[in-house]
Amino acid sequence: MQSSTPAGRTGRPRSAAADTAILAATRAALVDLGWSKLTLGDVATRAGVAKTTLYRRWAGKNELVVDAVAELFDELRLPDRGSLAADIEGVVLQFAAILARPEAKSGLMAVVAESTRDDALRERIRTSIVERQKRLVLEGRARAQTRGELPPETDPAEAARTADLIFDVVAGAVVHRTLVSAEPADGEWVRDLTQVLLWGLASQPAESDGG
Amino acid sequence: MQSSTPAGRTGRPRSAAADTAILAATRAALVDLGWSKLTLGDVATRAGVAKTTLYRRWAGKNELVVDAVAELFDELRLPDRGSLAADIEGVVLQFAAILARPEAKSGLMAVVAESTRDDALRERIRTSIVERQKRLVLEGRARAQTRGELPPETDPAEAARTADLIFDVVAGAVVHRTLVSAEPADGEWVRDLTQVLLWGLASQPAESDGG
DNA sequence: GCATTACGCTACGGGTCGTAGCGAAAGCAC
DNA sequence: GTGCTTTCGCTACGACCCGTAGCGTAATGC
Repeated sequence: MQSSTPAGRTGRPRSAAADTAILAATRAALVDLGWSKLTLGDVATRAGVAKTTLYRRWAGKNELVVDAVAELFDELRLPDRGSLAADIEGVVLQFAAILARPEAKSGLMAVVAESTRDDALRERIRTSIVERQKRLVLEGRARAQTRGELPPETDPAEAARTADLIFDVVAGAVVHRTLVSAEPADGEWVRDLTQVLLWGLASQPAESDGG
Repeated sequence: MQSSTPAGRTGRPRSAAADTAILAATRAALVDLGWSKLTLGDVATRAGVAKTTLYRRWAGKNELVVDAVAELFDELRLPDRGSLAADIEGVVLQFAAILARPEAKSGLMAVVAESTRDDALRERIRTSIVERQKRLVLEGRARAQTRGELPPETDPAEAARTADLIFDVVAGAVVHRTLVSAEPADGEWVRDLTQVLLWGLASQPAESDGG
């Protein structure tokens, strides 16, 4: 979020209900209008607040949509399904379900596009959206190591590199499938993706044998 | 493109130079301003044409940027490097190099985001950008089959599904790495990605052993 | 009550949109 | 050359959205 009433503060506190209403109104506007036709005046009207109130809390459309979309990913969990394969399939299906929602589709890629020219925005996206997803990768690996499905890490740097790779592959594949190919990331597809991933990870860390 | 002087046509022909200038100006504006601050009036000025001329050829910002970005992918080739691994690494590095350019970064994801609410736009993106990339996957597989690196296809439907999966994984991973993680898809990363892919593809088509 | 901060509302200059209308330019048919 | 057709550059226009300033009011802590 952006402003949680600074504890030891005098004066009228900010309405927490307003934040909730604004973010919900933003998602509703994304569904109805999409990114480009979404206007802050319209969001304010939908939320039942004055336009000035909205501007006092968010710097602009980009920041507002990031926060509105970020809430969608709060529900992401890594349930223990007993095996690494099942864990991966479970979390990927959750991720796919979120991305299938129109407010996520139209909002997420738009702010990512804008973030290529705005470092502060990219950092905001990273901390409030991307980092939460990435954590699931690390948790999943740790759990698999506990189960004995994956060997313990030897080189920390190389382990981090692998985690980054896996994250980009999984998240990127689901996003591309959903938004570019415009086809559902359903159970069958996720099963295929998981299999490619697990087999691919079974390969030793390369390091040599170059082309 | 959008309009190539319809052969048997009377009247003053459209200036082909104007098309070129407009698309180049669009890319330049993407670099300088990004997607959201790009205005058609500014593009027209940069291209040295009247704003009305631009509107006579493109319906709006979305279509214009799609065409401008699509030209960036014209240079994508699949050079024969002798092995499937080398071929993959080569084409992925090309793809990464294009995505590293600021006009591609800011333009591509923006139109993809818009395409989630505009079927005609998605179709335009598909035919002029995505399909060209996908063809490389099919060519690469065919070449590997000729070399004997991959077995010939048995089930055509399953072969198509695998190609779609590979395409989403590769393109999605590179896009995610470049735009979301905001780190370069350099030689080392591409080597790791390729190894995961090749090992993953070595797995039999599943169908059983389900979670 | 008093200071302080948030809120709703109105109004504003500035910018972009997409289009209409006009005269001039560049082709083709004859 | 004379017409016909289409494109081009230019200007002007109403409509919309932006982001902010100003003001009076509401809600909290002291």
